Amino acid sequence: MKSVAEQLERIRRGVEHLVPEAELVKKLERSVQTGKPLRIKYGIDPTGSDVHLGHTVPLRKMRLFQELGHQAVLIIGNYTALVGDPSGRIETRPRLTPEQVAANASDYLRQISAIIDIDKAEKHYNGDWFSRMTFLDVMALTSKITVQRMLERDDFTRRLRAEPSVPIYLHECLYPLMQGQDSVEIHADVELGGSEQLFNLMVGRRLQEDAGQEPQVCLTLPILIGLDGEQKMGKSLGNYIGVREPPYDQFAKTMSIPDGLMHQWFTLLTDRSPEEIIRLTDPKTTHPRDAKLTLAADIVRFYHGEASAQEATAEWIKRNTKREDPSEIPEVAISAENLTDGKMLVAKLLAALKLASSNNEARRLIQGGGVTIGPDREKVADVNATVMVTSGLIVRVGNRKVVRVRVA
RNA sequence: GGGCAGAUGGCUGAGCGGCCAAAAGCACCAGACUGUAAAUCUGGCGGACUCCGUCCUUCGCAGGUUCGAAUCCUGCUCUGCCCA
Repeated sequence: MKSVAEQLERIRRGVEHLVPEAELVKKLERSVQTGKPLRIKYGIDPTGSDVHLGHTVPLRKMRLFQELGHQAVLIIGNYTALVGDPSGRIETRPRLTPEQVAANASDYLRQISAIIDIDKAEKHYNGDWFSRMTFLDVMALTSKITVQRMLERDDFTRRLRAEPSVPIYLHECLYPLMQGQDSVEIHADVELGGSEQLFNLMVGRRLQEDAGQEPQVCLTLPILIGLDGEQKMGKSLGNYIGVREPPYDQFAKTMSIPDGLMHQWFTLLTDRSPEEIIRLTDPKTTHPRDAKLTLAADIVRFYHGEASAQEATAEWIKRNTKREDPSEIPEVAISAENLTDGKMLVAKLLAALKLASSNNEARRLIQGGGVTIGPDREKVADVNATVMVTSGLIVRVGNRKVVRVRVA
C-alpha cells in the first residue's frame, strides 16, 4: 500500500469538497498501519438510463480508491426506485417493478464495469434494510434531523424562493436520511458523490455518529458540464456522451465542446497530470483544436481502446478538416413505388430518407441551401426540384447527415 | 376546511371574443465565417397539399355560450400563495 501522502495527493486531484480532510488523513494512516482497506461508498440509481461521462467522474475516483487498495461499496438504490421519485415532476416517473430494477441494476453495473472493477466491489441493495423498517423505525430516523436543517439545502431553498415556488414533497426530505442510513448500514469510511450531494453525504455523518460509528468522510466531485458548455451533463438536456456510444460519436461530440470546457474535462475525465493539462489548454503552447483532438482520443481510448481512438481521429479529420464524406455512409431503402419515371421530388426524398422530419421541413432545408446530392455535392436550389433516384445516390443535409439511397 | 391566483408550442413567457398556428427570449435546424469551438450575421422553427395560396390538428381535461373562443361560463384535474 502506498504512503498516506501519496494517496492523499492522488485522492485530492479534481475534488470539490473533502470534509473533513483531517479525518481522511487519520483514516488513511490507520489503514496503512493495519493494512485494512477503507470502505468507499457510492450510491447508484437503478432507474435505467445510459451511463454518461458525468456519472463517470465519481466513478473514476472510485477506481482510484480501488487502485490504492481500498474497498469499493456500491449501494443500489432499489428501494428509492420502487417508491418512485417525483423530483423531476414534469413527467411522473413510473414506478418500477422489482424485476425492472434488478435488470436496470445489472445493466448499470455492466456499464460501469468499464470504469471500476465490479468484481472486487461489494454490492448492496438498500431495500434489504429499508423494507424491514417499521413505521416506528422511520419515525426514529426522521427525528434525527430538523426541518430547519433540511431546508438549509440549496436546492430546497431555491425551490422555496422561486416565484412561484416549486413544490417540495415531504418524502423528498426523506431521501437524505435514507442515503445517510445506507452509510450506517455498510459502515462507510468515505462516501463519494457529485457536489450537489454534499448535504446528503453530511447527513450520513450525523447518522453514523448517532449510531456510535466513526463518521464518514465526504468527498464530492465537481459536476461535469455538458456539451453545451453551460449546463450539467444530463440525459434530459441531451448534452451528454454515453459510455456505450460508438467511438466516432464520442469523438465528434467531444470536438464540439467549447474550448473553455477542455480544462475541466481533462481534469475530470483523463489521467493527465496538472502540468500537462495546463500546457494543453494554453493556446500559446497548444492549438486548441489539437488539444481537443487529444482530449477526444483520450476519452475514446478509455472506452474503446487505442485502435478505435486512432480510427476515430482519422475519420474525424477526414470528415471535418478535409470535408469528405464519411468512410461508411448509412444506407436507407426507398421503395420503388415512390418513383415516377425513376424520379422523385427532392423534398419528398429527404423526408422518406428521414433526413427531414416532414416534407415542409425538407422544403425549408432546400430553401436554406443545406441540401446537396451526388459525388460532386451539387446543391439543390429549387424547392420543387426532382432527381433521378438510383441505388447508390448520395444525399446530404448539412455536412453531418449523409445517406446512400438503395432503391428497393 | 376557507379565500385568492395560475395551467399556452422543447423550456421561459406574452396573448382587447375575430387581424392567433398564437409576441418575445432560450434551445434547436440550415447558410456565411471558422479550428464542424466560441462569438457574430442570415434564414427557418405544428402538419398536409396542386406551397407566395388552401385545408387540418394545437393553448390542462370535459362540456356550454356565441356567426366565431387560447381568450366568456360550468364542472373536473393539478399547482402556488394566504388564513385555519
